[in-house]
Amino acid sequence: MKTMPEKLTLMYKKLYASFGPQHWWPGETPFEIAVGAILTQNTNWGNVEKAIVNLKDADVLKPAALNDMSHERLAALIRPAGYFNIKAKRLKNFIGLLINEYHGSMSGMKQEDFNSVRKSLLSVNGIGPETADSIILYALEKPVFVIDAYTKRVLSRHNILDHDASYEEFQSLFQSKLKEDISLFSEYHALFVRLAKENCRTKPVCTGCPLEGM
DNA sequence: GACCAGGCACATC
DNA sequence: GATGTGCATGGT
Repeated sequence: MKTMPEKLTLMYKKLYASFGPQHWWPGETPFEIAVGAILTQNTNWGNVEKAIVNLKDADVLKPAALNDMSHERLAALIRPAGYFNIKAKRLKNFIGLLINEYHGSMSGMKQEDFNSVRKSLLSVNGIGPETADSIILYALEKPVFVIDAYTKRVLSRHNILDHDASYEEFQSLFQSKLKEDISLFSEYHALFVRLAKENCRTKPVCTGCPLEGM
């Protein structure tokens, strides 16, 4: 019988052996990563990319430009990402925090300690635990394990945790059983997403799954 | 045409 | 605290 750290490490090794490094997050700057994290809420990444291209083409993928923009124009630009009205508000809320508390720069946010950044991100309407942790891990490069629907599905199917367990329960499982390591946390989460896109979408048990037999 | 996609807030019980 | 619902586009 394997211990939990062994199990989680083996799972990571199997995914990494099958898919290789994912080099996440797909974004060029910390600010772009944060914008992408908000836009991808319950949304296919391909649609998010279209929205980000629109922002880049309009030369407005920067805090001040988005802050000055009307709701209507921003919503129109991010339209392909879906939920465009609510996401336009969420982007504005995030940028409000960035400007008011961190001098409008992601590097200002990065200098803050982990606990206070997470707390202030979570205080923003429209930023929940997954979005906050994605920003903290991939844009601010601080070690936190990101939990998403895929992570919950894989772990519950492998009877490691109940699907209805809380975000914090899933997160503390990884964070207590694995070495605190930014590249490990980054790759592991990305590999769960890759696995889901690859073959574990609807079937309870996937044939040819890298995790088969675990 | 149905179903899904890297959530979150809010109403109601 | 648990459960249900609105938000919306684009690909399969």
